[in-house]
Amino acid sequence: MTNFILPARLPFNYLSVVNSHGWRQLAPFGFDENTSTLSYTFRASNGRVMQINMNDARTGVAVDVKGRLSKLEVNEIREAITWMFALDADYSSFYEVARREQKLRKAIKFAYGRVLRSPTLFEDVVKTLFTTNTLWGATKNMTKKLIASFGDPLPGSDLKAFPTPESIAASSPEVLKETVRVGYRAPALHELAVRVASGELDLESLKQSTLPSLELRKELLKINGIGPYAAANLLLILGRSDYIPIDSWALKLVSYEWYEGGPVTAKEVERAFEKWGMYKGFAFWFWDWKYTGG
DNA sequence: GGTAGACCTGGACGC
DNA sequence: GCGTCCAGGTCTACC
Repeated sequence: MTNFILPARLPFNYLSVVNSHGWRQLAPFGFDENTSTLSYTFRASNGRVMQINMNDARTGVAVDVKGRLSKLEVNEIREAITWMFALDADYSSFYEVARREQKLRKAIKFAYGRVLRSPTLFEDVVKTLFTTNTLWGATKNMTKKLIASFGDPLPGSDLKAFPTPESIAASSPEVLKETVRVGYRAPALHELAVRVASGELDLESLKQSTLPSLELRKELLKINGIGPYAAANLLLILGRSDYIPIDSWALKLVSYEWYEGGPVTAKEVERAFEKWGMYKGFAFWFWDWKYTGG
């Protein structure tokens, strides 16, 4: 067993990150409600697949991995978890702004701002593609089937790692449609995998991009299947808060917050959060909404 | 720049 | 068990 603690820039709240959105429900993540352990089936660059267990260490993340790891593997795991939990991110300027608004008090109290990420942006783009024009149950199914069909197995278990771009690229849109049930998304998924695998599209470099959000958004919108909602979602994952991921749920939230459940368009959502400027995405995401579903 | 319609899957519902 | 309807963003064609 290899275990260590990765410290976070404070303030940090482990569960706020884990629960920041639905990602923890998507394979190869797993979450144990009783112990609050977040697990992830990780594939190192040398092809070794291992199960990482993460838990709350108050000021950081406690990490457990079964078996002896090489120095290279430990470094890759450290790097992956630092990215997944945005451990070195600084949200103090957002909190300064949030102090003015009662509906954002919880953001300060629970150190909101970090959004749980997958180790690679490729995985997050694929998962975001799977959230478009479908229900959450189908998103979970598509992710599960993609992993079952193309992921490398964790020895001695039924678990598999998220597939590499190469393994998906080696397939075909027809197979993706039939076996992963991604429907009309199949050509977009396959094209993305081919572009990343061939090196034509360096998605991972966008993690460290210093491009203005507007330019970064343009890059994301060039990906087939990624429209305004998906791009805004990915920008938030990348720590950019300038755009709001406006889907049908967002319209519902804003409708019940300010329009008594009446019809609302994307323009009203934009207008409601306009004053938050570069923090409008965070303000929307971490708003203390009246409507909670049902 | 705005809008209508097609694209698929899977769940709900009625029979 | 089968058929129908509906929800859910993106893309393309058209105005």
